[in-house]
Amino acid sequence: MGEKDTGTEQDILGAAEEVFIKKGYAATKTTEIAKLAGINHAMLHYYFRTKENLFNVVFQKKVKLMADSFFLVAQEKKPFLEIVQMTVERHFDFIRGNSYLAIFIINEINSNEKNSQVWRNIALPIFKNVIKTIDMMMKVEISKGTIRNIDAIDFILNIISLNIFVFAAQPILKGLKNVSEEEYEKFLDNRKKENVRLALLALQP
Amino acid sequence: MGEKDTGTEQDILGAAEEVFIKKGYAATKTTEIAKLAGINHAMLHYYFRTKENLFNVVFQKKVKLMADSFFLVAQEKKPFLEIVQMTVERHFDFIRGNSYLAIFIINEINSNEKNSQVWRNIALPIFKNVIKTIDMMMKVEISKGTIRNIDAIDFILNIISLNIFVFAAQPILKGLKNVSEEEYEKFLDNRKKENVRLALLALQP
DNA sequence: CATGTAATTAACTAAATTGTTAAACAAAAA
DNA sequence: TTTTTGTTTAACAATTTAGTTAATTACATG
Repeated sequence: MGEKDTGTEQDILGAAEEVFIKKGYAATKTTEIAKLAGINHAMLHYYFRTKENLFNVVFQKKVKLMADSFFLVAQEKKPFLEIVQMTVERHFDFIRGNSYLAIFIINEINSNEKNSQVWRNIALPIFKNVIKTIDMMMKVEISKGTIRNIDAIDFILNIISLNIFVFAAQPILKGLKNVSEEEYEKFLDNRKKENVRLALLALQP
Repeated sequence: MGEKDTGTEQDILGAAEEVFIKKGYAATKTTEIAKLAGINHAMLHYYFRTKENLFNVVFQKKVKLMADSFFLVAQEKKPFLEIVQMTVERHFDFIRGNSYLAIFIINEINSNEKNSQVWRNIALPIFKNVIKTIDMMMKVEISKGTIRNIDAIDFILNIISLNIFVFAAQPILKGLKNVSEEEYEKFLDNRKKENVRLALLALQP
């Protein structure tokens, strides 16, 4: 044990992540990964045996990353509405920094039952836990009358929907707004505020 | 002129829509389309010459459908907030009836610049027009003080985000809720109401 | 019915793509 | 140094897939 990953293995993985996430499984050619990693393409098979194998390594890693990205905050001892704000903002920032990730995962889950299974095994437990935590916090607030009686899943779904879609539809939006990179970033900043606002509004009694 | 489409041509198109939308361009094999259409696969090339050609026909048709799905309502002479409600509901119903469509289009746009171009040519003009109409109506309401000063694009983006994501993430949600088909449909009905509510809330002064 | 045109089929080609293998090479252990 | 083990390479094999073609059938028109 303790075998540290070789340089080449990491190179392959890094390149695979990049190409798979950008193009999806079907459109990705192993030769392209090899080329990007700067290695002979036999090496790819030497380390990972098959394309599917390599994909699974990448996919599982990314599913975990995605699942963890949500609601790490829930622990902190702050007022609930402040926690909500922080959570939305952090999630938004994460998606912003990984703008291809969400659509990649959603797409692979939609187009392959095996990937759905991977999601269920890795992400679902994490998510269920998150929902449980949020749900408990919400129940307290509801009983205090500070927020309205809304289902935790619906609440979380609002946030994820609003945060992810801006980036999933990025090419569309850029075509629509047709502004400079700088101004587009400002639009995103504003979008983050909007999403926080809406998430909080949705809780109003 | 006036050549009505032959039966086979329609069969191919129908099958192509089904497979392309479900699997995306790269994962689709022309042989599968031919098989589903119940024809010799040479016919596919006879009528459409290339896979790309066939895809473009499908894609353009669907992009137009998607673009038109939004805000056909804007004409009617009703109070603004009622128009908003109807619009959100109709859009939700459309997405519900075409649940693979949105993610298909988003994905193809993200993974191919040519498809981005198609979107720009077909959907953008329609969308810009819709935004203009909404924007005008909103400006009137804003001056009356009935809604807050919010950008039309942001407002529309809220609606589309909320409506589309539930269906894009359908396999995830079904795994999460893990209820009967019937109960899941009820969840969606409730979701529609929630989205209307949120869209209206976002407008509150 | 004859003749020309369009639709259909089966067999084929060319290229791409995943995966294998045997041999060369490098590095560490004996 | 020799041996052993793991890494890398180039060449190859097998399969899949888009696209073609030439021959056949169906169909309409004179």
